[in-house]
Amino acid sequence: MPELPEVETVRRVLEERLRGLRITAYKLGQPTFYRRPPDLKHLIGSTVEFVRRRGKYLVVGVSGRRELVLHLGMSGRLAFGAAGPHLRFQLMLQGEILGFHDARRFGRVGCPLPELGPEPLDSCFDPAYLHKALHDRKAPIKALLMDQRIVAGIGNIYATESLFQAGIKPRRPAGRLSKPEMARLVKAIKTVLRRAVKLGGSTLEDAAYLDPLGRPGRFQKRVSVYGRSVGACGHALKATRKPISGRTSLFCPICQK
DNA sequence: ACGAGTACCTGGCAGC
DNA sequence: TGCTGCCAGGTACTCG
Repeated sequence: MPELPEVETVRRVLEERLRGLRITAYKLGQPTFYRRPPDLKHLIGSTVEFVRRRGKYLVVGVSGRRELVLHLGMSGRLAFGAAGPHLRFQLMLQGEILGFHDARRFGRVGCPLPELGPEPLDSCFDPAYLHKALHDRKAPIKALLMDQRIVAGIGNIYATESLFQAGIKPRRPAGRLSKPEMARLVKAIKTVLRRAVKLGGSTLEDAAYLDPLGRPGRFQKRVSVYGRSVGACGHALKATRKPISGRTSLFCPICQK
């Protein structure tokens, strides 16, 4: 389940490895993967100039101001070389092949970049912004943290961790958070994400996230709540009875108010 | 406009 | 042992 820290880790590897290489061809896998098979002919012959990240999206910028947008979905994985299971897409470059593997097929290649909220690690994502975005909303805070139009790049793992860190129950109506709580939440999100980026993201037991060089993340060892039965606080964790945004949610009934 | 719910998809695992 | 069925979740969709 790649979220911001995992995608950022992938971005760094790709930029290092692909920058300056010319795209020579591409190959689409089974058509069932694509809602509409993307036409990427215009990329052929251009050179990779940078790889940027926007939320959970990867954007490969090539010469001539063209771009290739990728989304890893929840099981998508990029790897060098054409070998591997569930190969959906291949990008051939000078002396390099980038393969997109995706068992669950939630990933996207060549899609448009949608409208997204601010990057959580940008300075414009601050308590004033969050207050403005949430003060009139009644949905659970966790659902809105995972809403990519409010803030980009946060999914179940990092929403869960951030809310624990900030001491806020995931079901709380977003608009009822106090200003100090919003400030705490912003701080928690930034702290959790920075730390996760530093550790190369999270590789959970079932969802085998690996970077394009096959390396796992190390943040899972530092997780406080997600996937645990006892929190970092030492208390037994609880799962919300009803899912939030269709997702199960773990929290500490003592530390989170 | 908002909030809730569901479809998409398949590997892995619990339970029988 | 082998089967069934449920769960995981990012995004896009529908419905009220």
